Order: sequence, then C-alpha cells, then structure tokens
Amino acid sequence: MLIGELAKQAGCEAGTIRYYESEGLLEKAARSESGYRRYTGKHLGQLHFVLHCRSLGMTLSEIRTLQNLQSDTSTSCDEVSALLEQQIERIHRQIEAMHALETQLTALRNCCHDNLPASECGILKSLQYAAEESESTGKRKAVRKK
Amino acid sequence: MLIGELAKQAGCEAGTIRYYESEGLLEKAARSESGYRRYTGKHLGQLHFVLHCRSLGMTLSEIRTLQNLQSDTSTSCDEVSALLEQQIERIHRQIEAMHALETQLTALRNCCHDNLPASECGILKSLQYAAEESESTGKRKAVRKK
DNA sequence: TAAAACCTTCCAGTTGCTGCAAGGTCAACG
DNA sequence: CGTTGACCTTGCAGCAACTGGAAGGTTTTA
Repeated sequence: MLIGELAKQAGCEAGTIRYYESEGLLEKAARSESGYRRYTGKHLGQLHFVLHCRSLGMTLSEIRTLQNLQSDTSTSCDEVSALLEQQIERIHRQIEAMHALETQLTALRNCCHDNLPASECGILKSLQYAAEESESTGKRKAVRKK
Repeated sequence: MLIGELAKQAGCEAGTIRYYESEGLLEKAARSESGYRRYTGKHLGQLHFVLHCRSLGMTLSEIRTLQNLQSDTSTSCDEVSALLEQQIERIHRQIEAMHALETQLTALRNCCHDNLPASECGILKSLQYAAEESESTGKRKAVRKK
C-alpha cells in the first residue's frame, strides 16, 4: 500500500504520515526500488493508535511516552494510569477556565444594548475599564524602583 | 519608564512588549538617545487592554480588529458585539468537546484496576482496541483501489 | 574602574502539522 | 513511442504567540 492509500484509509494526510515517521511515532516503511514507501496493515494499526490518541488530546510526546511504556516490559500499569491522570487533570482545569471565560464574555456581550457608534460601545468601554482597573489596583505588588 | 519596568507593572515579559509593538498592537515607544524605549502611562493602559483581551482568549488579530473598530468612528457597536458572539460560540464548542474528552479519558482510566505489567494494561489495550475498531469498521467508505 | 543589571537587534525554537516547489515514477491513452 | 495525469520523493517556509539566546551597547552601583 502506498502512502496515499494509507492516508485515505486512516483519514489523514500523507504529509501527516511522513511527519509521524520523521518524529518516530510510526515504524519506517519499507521502500520500493524507486523509493516509494510501502505500508502494511501493521502500519495502519499504528497510525490509528496515534490518531486516536491525538483525538484524545494527547501531545505527540505523550504518545511517544505511551508507546515506550507499552514496549518496555518492565514498566507497570500504574505509570500508564498516572499519565492519563495528568491528562484528565489538565483537561479539567481547562474546562473550568473556559467556563469562567464564557461567563465573562457573556457578561461583556450584554454591555451592548443599542447600536451606538463603536466609540460609545459598552463592550469596548468595559474592556477599557477592566484594563484600567487592573492598572490601578492589580499590580501594586510589582516592585517599585526607587 | 523603561521596558523592564513596564513589563513588571503589567505582569508580562519585556520580549512580549517588543513583540506586541512589532505586531502593531502597541504604539511605538519614544526612544532615549541611546535607543532605549521610553514608556508612559498611556502605554501601560494599551498594554493592559491587550493583555486583558488575551486573557479572554482573543487572538492578536482579533484584538487588532477591536482596536480598529474602536478608533474608526464610523463603525457601530453591533460589529463589536458580533465579534464577541463569535468568541462565545467558539468557547462553547470547545467546552463541549472537552467535556466529551474528559468523559472518554475517565472511562479509559477506569480500565486500569491492578498494577499489571504495562503489556497487560487495560488502558493500553483499550487504546489499541479502539484503534483496531476504527480500522476495521470506520473507513469502509475509503476508496478501495483495485 | 569594573561588575552587575539593564537595554538593543536578530535569529532559532516551540507544536503539529500544511502547503509549496522541483523533481522522479508509473499506468494508461493515442 | 510519447505524453498526460496522478502519484510519489525531499526539503523548506509558514502558522500563533511568544520565549530564550547570542552578541553587543549603556547605565548604575560598589
């Protein structure tokens, strides 16, 4: 199977496959006489694994770690689990941050009631106000020289 | 005020300030005889505005757009509002995606019950399984050559 | 006077690809 | 046999939003 076919079956781009190979996430493919990469079902499996992990938000380096854990017979399940726990925590923090963000943005949007000129827009005024607020209150702790 | 002082007061790095200036998000600072940037309270205000927008998840190009809307007297509040609406929707979609992700990851973590060797780890098995699943079912639609 | 602590510019690196250019290969059509 | 078109190859540039480093100039402090 050539790279284009593998890409089609896995649902990614050929460039992505070359990139994963260059990053050591996929075994190097055998080459035809003319230098074309030749793939087998095994590669498809590996590629799916990587793509699946990516879709779960793991970074390439985390996937590499997983692969290493997988092939190293001396590592235990706990290490895999710990890796996952990190992900979950990270995601959780992100979700919380985004909720807060959504709340702020929604509040901001509600500052705009009428179709006023932008110079009078409540949203921009609020953004400006918030900026000035933190300017005058936020950073007192900043070291004041002299 | 020199760049280091401004950075301290705003709570960012001097490099970030130079970067914002190069990107046109901050007015160019006056220079001392020796070429040092000199800042005033006005710059601090601008910088806070940018940092505040960044903390709300806006991209630099969105912030630029906001600044342009702000200074263009002919634009109306609605445009500002529409920009914000986009953000809110984007954030909303992201939150939903991350919730789904969290659920998946948590389910995955629960695959690991005992401290088995990694080769027997339920998590890795599940990841592998999911990959094989999509391999055998997912992409039938892919054009099958010959 | 010399070291420390600033500042300057420019460039490389980060992450995970995507797209392009320039060129080689292969199958089919006329 | 030639040539078109669809593949493939490598290598490099670009995206976003910075961060860090090198190499050098300036200012302050001991």
